Amino acid sequence: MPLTGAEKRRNARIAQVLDAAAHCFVELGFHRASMAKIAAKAKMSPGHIYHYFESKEAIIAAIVDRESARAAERFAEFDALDSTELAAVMTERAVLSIAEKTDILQSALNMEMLAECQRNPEIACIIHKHDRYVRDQLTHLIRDKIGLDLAEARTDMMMVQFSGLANRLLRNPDLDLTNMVVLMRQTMTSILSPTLCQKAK
Amino acid sequence: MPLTGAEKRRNARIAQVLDAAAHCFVELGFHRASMAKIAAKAKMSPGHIYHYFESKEAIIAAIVDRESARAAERFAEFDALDSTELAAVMTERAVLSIAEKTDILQSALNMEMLAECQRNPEIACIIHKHDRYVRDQLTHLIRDKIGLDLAEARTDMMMVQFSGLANRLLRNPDLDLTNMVVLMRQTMTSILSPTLCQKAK
DNA sequence: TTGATTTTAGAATGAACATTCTATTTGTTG
DNA sequence: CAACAAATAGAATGTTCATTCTAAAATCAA
Repeated sequence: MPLTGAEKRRNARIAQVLDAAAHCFVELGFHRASMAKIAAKAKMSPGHIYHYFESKEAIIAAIVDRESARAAERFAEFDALDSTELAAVMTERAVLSIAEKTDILQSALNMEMLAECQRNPEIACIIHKHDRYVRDQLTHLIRDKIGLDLAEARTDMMMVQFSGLANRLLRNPDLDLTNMVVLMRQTMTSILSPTLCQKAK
Repeated sequence: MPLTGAEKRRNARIAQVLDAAAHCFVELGFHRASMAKIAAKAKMSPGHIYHYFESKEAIIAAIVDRESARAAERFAEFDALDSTELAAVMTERAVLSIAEKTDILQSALNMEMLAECQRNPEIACIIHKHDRYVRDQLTHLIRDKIGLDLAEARTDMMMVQFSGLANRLLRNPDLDLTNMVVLMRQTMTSILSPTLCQKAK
C-alpha cells in the first residue's frame, strides 16, 4: 500500500530529527547534545520533537539502530568464489572505509554506541541484532560457498580486523596506511587459509 | 625526598577520588556520573573534591591518563628472542586480557575514552601519548631485537588485534574464544612473518 | 593550650536541561 | 467556506547538576 501524504510528511520529519541528532551526537556525544540543539539543527521546536519520539533515549536508540543497519548494509553484499578473492575484497573494504574522512568522525559515534551498549540493555539488543545479521551473512559465505571449517571463528576474526583498524586510527592518527595494506591483506589471507597451523604449546 | 604526612594524606585523598570516579564512569559514563555520586562513592563532600581537582573535566582527564598508563604498563615488559615466541606471547596476552571479567567492564570506559578523544583535544593528547609509548616499545622489540622490516606497520597491526578483540567481544558476547585462539595465534604469526607475500593486484 | 592553618561538610547558587503545557497556525474535508 | 483535526512554536515547569560559599572541625606550631 502506498503512503498517504500525511505519512510521507511524518516520515520526512522523523528523518529530519534523526539526521540532526546524528550530527549533534557526532559532534557532542549522546549526553551533551541537548534537545534544544537537536531541535535547532532539525529546524523545529524542541517540544515538537516529542510528537515523533517519546524521549531522548528513544532518539538515541533509533540512531543506534539506523547507524548499525547502515554499517551492516555496507557489509552485506559480498560474493566471492574462493578465499583469496574474499581476502582481497575484505582488505580493500577495510582500508577504503578507513580512508574516508566521514568514517573517522563516524568512529566516535561508534565508540559511544559501544560504551552505551555496556550500560543499556535496549541498546545492547539493537547492536547485537545487527552484528548477528552481518556475521550470519559472512559465515554463510565462508562455510557454504567457500567451504571452510571453523567458519564462525573465521568470521569473528575477520571482523576483529575491521573494528581493530578503526580503533587503531583513533589511537594513532599518524598511522601509515600504505604499509598497513600489505599486512592487512596477508592477515586476511591467513585467516581464510584452509589449513591452520595448530601450534603446539 | 620523602613525603610529609600532609602530602601523603593529600595523595591518598586524590587516589580516593580517582577510584570513585573510575567506578562511577564505568557504571554511568562520563556525563551521567555526577559530582554528587562521585563524592558519595569517595566518602567526601562534593565541594571538597574541588580542593584536589579544578573541575569535573580535570577528573576525566586524570582518569583517562591513569587508565591509559595502566594499560600501557601491562604492555611494557615484552622480551622475545624471535618472532614465533613473540606471536605466542602476544596471543596469550590478548586472550588472557579478554578472559578477565574486569577488562570487559573496562572496555566500556575505553570506548568512552576513545569517543571523547575525537572531541576533546586534551584527551586526545593524553591518549596519543600513551599509545606512542607502547608502540615505541613494541617497534623497538620487533625492529632491533628480532630484526624485522616494516616494524611500525607490524606493531600497529599487532595492536589492531588487541583493540579489535575487545571491540568484537562487546558486539558479539557469545564469541567462542576456544577456536579464536587458534586463529589469533596464526594471525600474530603471520604478522610477524619475515617474508610478506606481496599479492599482485 | 592557644592561635593559626588546613581540611572538611553541607547548604546555596545559578545555569542547563528534558519534558509538558498552551496557544497558534496550517491543512483537510464536508 | 466553515468546522475540525493535525502540526507546530515557544514559553513554563521542575529537576539535576557543576561549582561556589560559609562555617565548623581537625590538625599543627608555638
